Amino acid sequence: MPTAAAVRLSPTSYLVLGLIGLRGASTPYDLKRAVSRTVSYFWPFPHSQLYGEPDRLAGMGLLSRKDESGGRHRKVYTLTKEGRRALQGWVKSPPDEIFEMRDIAVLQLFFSEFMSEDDLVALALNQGRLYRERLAAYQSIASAAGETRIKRRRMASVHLGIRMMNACIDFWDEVAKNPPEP
Amino acid sequence: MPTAAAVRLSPTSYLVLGLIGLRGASTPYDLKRAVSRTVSYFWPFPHSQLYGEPDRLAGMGLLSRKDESGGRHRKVYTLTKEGRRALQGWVKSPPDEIFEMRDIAVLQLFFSEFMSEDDLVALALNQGRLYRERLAAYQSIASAAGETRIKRRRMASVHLGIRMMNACIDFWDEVAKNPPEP
DNA sequence: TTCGTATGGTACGAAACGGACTATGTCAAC
DNA sequence: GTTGACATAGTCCGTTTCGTACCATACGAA
Repeated sequence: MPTAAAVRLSPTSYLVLGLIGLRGASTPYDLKRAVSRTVSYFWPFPHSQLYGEPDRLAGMGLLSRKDESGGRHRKVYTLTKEGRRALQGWVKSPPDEIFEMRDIAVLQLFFSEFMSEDDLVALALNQGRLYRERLAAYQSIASAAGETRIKRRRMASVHLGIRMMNACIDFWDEVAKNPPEP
Repeated sequence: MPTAAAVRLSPTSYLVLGLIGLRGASTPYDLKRAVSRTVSYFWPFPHSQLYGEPDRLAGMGLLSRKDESGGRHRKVYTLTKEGRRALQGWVKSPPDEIFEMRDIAVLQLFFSEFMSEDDLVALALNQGRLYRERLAAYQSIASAAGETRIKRRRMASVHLGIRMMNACIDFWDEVAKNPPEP
């Protein structure tokens, strides 16, 4: 059996380990739904990877797999002791980089010398709307969490999301209100 | 000659058109340096693409190419009339999505139930440091721009960067000061 | 003439993407 | 108990991106 150290794990690998760690025994489909509600906001990737990746991790001894006996015979994965150790090792090593972002609207803003002021205002207003929608979504997650007993640490990321949305709303509102001259 | 409309252009394609539009005639290497100083902050991608992409765009008639006669015989690209039109069409269509981000530290925060409080504080302090460094870089760009006569629109994105850095600094400082219980 | 270094460019296997497509179970109605 | 509709669950595969190690060229200094 290849050891965990022999192969470089990607962030997505740790994401899978982490989610299974938090949720307990999970099928790929469980992960797919959990991802779309949670981590996809700060680590997006295609769901098709959630079908291959667990088997790779199982091959490395980080997950154990057993198949459901009835129904769809889905594959159910659980963290092994080594898997938990790998996960704990990873969370203890702070990354030496900040987030990476891709923002088409800012790209257009950077090239806004090729558009009219009206177009720039339209862009800004539209971004404002989109960020407000997302902010509302985050706020409803946060307030729903207040009622149920969701773990505080797991919720912390939502508060970062809220701050970021507010920063973006302020910025784009300012652009709309007072568009920079070319 | 295939028309521009026949092929779907990626954001990276528009980025190349846009940079050449702003800078005028450019070689791939010029673009590589310009990218690393500017747009890579909000649209990162490997520099190797800057060698293939211009030829693709030239094939579509959006760029014109001529080779330097002496020295390295580098390829020099200029925006054609069609290229400028494609760029202008693109900047006028506001995206219907907000930025996409990938943040390893937030991933670790989300899984922070697997770490001690000390480790969480260490993570937060480290992020705070990194964000402050980046903030300083953005501020020096902004203040350098105040002196030289850099276009206001081109600079606007830096101010968003500054707001984002501040939001992140505030968040991580708060985590460090008052780490959430598990 | 060579050497060192910054400049400039290439190549290519490995991952990631993404979205269309297929299959499976469940439950309600007949 | 058979049908059909719908939500669930999973697969497939061609296309793009990635990333980074490596190669090549110019040019000034010694």
